Amino acid sequence: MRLLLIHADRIEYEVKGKTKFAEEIKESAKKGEMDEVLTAFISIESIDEKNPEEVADKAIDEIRDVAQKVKADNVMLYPYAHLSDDLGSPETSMEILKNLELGLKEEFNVDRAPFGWYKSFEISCKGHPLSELSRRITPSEEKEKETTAIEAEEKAKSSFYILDLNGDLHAPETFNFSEHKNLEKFYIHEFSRRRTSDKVPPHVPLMRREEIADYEPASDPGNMRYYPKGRLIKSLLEDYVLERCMEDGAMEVETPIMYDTAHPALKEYLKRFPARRYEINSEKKKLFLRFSACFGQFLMNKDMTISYRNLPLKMVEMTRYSFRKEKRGELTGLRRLRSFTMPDMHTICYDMREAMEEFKRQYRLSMDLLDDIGLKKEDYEVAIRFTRGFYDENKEFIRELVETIKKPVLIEIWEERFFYFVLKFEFNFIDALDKASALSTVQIDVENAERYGIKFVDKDGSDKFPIILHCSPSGAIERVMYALLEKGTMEDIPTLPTWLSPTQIRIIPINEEDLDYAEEIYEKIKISGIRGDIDDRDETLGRKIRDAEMEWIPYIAVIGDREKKNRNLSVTMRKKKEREEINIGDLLTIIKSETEDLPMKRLSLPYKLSMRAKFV
RNA sequence: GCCUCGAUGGCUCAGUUGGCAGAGCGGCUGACUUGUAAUCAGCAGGUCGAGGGUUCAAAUCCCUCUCGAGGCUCCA
Repeated sequence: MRLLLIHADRIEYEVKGKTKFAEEIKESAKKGEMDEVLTAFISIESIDEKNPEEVADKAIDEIRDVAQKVKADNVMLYPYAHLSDDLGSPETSMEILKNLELGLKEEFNVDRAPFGWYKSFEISCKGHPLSELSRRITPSEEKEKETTAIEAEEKAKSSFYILDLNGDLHAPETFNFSEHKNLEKFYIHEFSRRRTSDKVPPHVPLMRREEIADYEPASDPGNMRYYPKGRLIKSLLEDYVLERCMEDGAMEVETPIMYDTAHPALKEYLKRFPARRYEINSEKKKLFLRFSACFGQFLMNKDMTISYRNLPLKMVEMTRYSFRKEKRGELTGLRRLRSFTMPDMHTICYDMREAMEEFKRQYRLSMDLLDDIGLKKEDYEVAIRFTRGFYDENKEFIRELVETIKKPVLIEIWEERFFYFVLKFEFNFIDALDKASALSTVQIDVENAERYGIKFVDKDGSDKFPIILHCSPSGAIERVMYALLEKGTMEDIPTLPTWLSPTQIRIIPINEEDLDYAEEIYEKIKISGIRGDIDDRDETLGRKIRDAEMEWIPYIAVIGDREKKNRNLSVTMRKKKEREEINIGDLLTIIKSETEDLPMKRLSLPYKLSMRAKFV
């Protein structure tokens, strides 16, 4: 509905003739006039047909609101088709107009000009700032779409338990959390889903100060910019996670980031994230941006010829990006974004038995991979969620998962399956403000093979539907960065794993004359593929050390006359919290052993600090 | 979407009762040549988010709008 609101000293009208939609009116309604009046010119549009009652209610609120502000006691409702080029049906329009009249009658003197007549009118607008306003009112868009997923979730009755190392299931209320503080925080986070904290998460100022990532005001909220250091860390993580998946047998693929909303196979799946899509209106199609690589890979799988001999069959994509239009207030720093980079791996399995084997394997893979990234099992809590039916048949299997992580886990049991999976786990990071967010996750999907028509040929030549695993072994890469930064803020001496440190060795010459030696050392570092840089700025030693410490640089090498003479370095080892006299060869060996088998990339900034511009 | 808070130099922020727009950091220039977490001095830098109103006078009070942050909810 389009509204044009005019606060007028006076309006008067007179009907001149019928259109073919004209409503029946009494002789007395053929003329009308009002003084000190808020006149609402109204066009009802086709989109309003979706929910005429809601539109009428909203319009009543709007008109009432304005009328109160301008202190008008009289309201003239004036049907006026010329505000829109996409009009609703006359029937709906009449219905809405009558509702408006009824709804406003209690508080105002209301007159309604007849619908469907040619009319002449005269109006004198007051001309103050609020005297002319236009408004557009539309029915809330996602009303229908949302229902399925949300109703399903509400219907899904679930109960929480703690499963300990002995395989005993405890009610959380009676479980002794004293040795498992983080698990308790996680449970509270999951169960109560309610905490208030008006603090900015510590990683937010940190990501800016360290020139890692930042908000980009010119984009949509939740779309970040990454500075060279941030891009380097992110890129290393992306490479690493992808490499581990491929090592585990996954084939890397690439799929489109946008899809047609009208595609039949996608329709149902879209309900998973109701009202959370970024939409793009192309000429004829209504496209949406992917929120994972599921569609892309499933559509590819559907067209493949897959034999039982090819199973388990894995595909992976580092989705840069996946998009979810989260509500504005849900977005926070790097924890929750609207565009994010997520590794998405799918495994096509012969049957449930094979799916469970793979599930276990990917559970271990996720643990192992987070460990290399610098997130130890003390840093996250495990949730395993499944249906009652699955548990009754697979108690031992669940117990093994607990044994693998060697600590109690949170269990959620659903009375019935309400979505596409029967079993999932997540590793949840607990941050400095006691908030939990999911990192790694694997789900066993029993529904999508059939929905997408993904089949394999079995030994006997018959087509079968496989079971499909969804796996994000690290979770979103940005979220991994958030976890690393948050973890740092909880420690006395925060560190990043050496392989992820933007600068691995900082060389600090004491005097200008030491620059030659600094360059010589730098060359050796560079040749060995390690990231080193030189603080050649005209600053005091104390200042240079401080800046290096604030950057969490794992090895800070000071060189002066002494070191030059002894051909060695005075190195502050951040992790060991001590200083050592060491020669460059030995230092490189130490760093190599720490970064073995992990991705290496060159320095992302000029190696001389005097050459570096400031980003923040 | 709802609630709360905010927007002043590149960054972080101060600005009293409405009365000449400030500081620290960063930048630039110069001095200093330093031994393990901030050397000193000088200079430059502002349409106080936008529009309107009140007033002799608005960063400050009022209205509208825009943008941002946190929370609720949700998730990778």
